[in-house]
Amino acid sequence: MEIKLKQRLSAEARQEQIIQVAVDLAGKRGMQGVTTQEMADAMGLTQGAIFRHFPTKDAIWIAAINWLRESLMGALGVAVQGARDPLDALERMFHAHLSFIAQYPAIPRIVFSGQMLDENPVLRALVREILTGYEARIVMLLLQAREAGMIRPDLDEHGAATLFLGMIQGLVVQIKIVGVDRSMQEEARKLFPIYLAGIKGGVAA
Amino acid sequence: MEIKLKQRLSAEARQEQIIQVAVDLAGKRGMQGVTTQEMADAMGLTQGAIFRHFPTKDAIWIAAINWLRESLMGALGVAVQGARDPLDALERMFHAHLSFIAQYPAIPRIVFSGQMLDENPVLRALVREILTGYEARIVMLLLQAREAGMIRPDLDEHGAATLFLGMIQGLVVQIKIVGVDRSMQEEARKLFPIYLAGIKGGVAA
DNA sequence: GCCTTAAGATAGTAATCAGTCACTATCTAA
DNA sequence: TTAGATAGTGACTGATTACTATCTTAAGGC
Repeated sequence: MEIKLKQRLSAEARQEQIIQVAVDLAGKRGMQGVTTQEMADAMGLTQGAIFRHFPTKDAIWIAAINWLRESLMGALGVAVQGARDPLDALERMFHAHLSFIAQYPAIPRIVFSGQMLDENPVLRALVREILTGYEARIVMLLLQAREAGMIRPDLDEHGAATLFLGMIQGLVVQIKIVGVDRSMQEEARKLFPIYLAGIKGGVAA
Repeated sequence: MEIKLKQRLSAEARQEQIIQVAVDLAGKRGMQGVTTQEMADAMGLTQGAIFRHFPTKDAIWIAAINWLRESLMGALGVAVQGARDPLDALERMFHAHLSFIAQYPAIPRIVFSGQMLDENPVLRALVREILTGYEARIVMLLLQAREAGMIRPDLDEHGAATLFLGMIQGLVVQIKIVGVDRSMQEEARKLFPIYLAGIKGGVAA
């Protein structure tokens, strides 16, 4: 976060800055723990000024989640480009997602933020939309891989997609809570082959 | 939660009740969202009375997490008894854990409660202890399975343990957020074979 | 160099929260 | 029956919160 001294910004620029600050702080403390005062402090602004740009705090989170969704989907789209085959695409998505989380830890914190998602149906719908969209993407790649004969034909693709997402979540928990010694990228490289073997099953590598 | 009319409890009994209520409410709203007022209401008590039995709110969470840890470990211990082999034990643990989460949803909510774990080092240490203990248990089973020649010898057991925990987390997210149509148990039965294939690798089933 | 406009400051409000404290009601044991 | 112990009450405090008036001042077009 850079410090701007007495610089008055346009409404549009300030809105974007607020979203960035919200994403940044949510990555450190989770949505629940971030106050508008903290956001204002991070920008060298008074707390009341925030509400000139957003009607409510929840509106900030909605904007922040939308920003994250678009950024993540963009990153995944770029990662998949130039993939040799569906399974290679899957692996690229996996690593791209982990890189994104390393850069924006707000993502897992929002997915697991419990109460807020329970109470605000708009936020809940947004997060669900991201997850279902992501799952559909994985299922599509798995179906392509099946057609290409790269994975076993009896594979439950929805289960395999859940396992894919779980693999990412498991890694996040290992890093965030257990504080594993190996880096996330390093750990990830050990995990993916196990997953691959799982979905390939009897098919020769 | 049952309603007790004007029944005065011993300090010990009331403490246990507070822990139960805390676990119950944390499963519904997450640790962060539960207030001492809500706890008191659930027991037909005034809010101030809580603090005759616990010095601080965090002390309640510490007691609640300890209770959950012992209960979970007990359930896992029972589940593993009578397992035919290490991999069977792993599968029993998997299903027992999911059953436990279905009964006490507080567990995943606490693991992912972000801010509180960041700010309270005692809580954080407790949760980490649970996770590392659990991971050690899985690694042990995997090593036994390797010795028995049931899984591929080059398997990274720590990665496989992370994937095991991620499988559970992925299922929880699917149910809680996406609200998958299939039941968790049903979904679980589709997931585990994929995991098994992943760790068996080239070894014949 | 004004003058309008909109970003921001200042100083609130009402609600909610954990934790305190003096007191009261109830239980138990002699 | 009574006296001591203690679970529970009720009213409170101080801190924090999202959000809102009203005033101030900087920026940009003319």
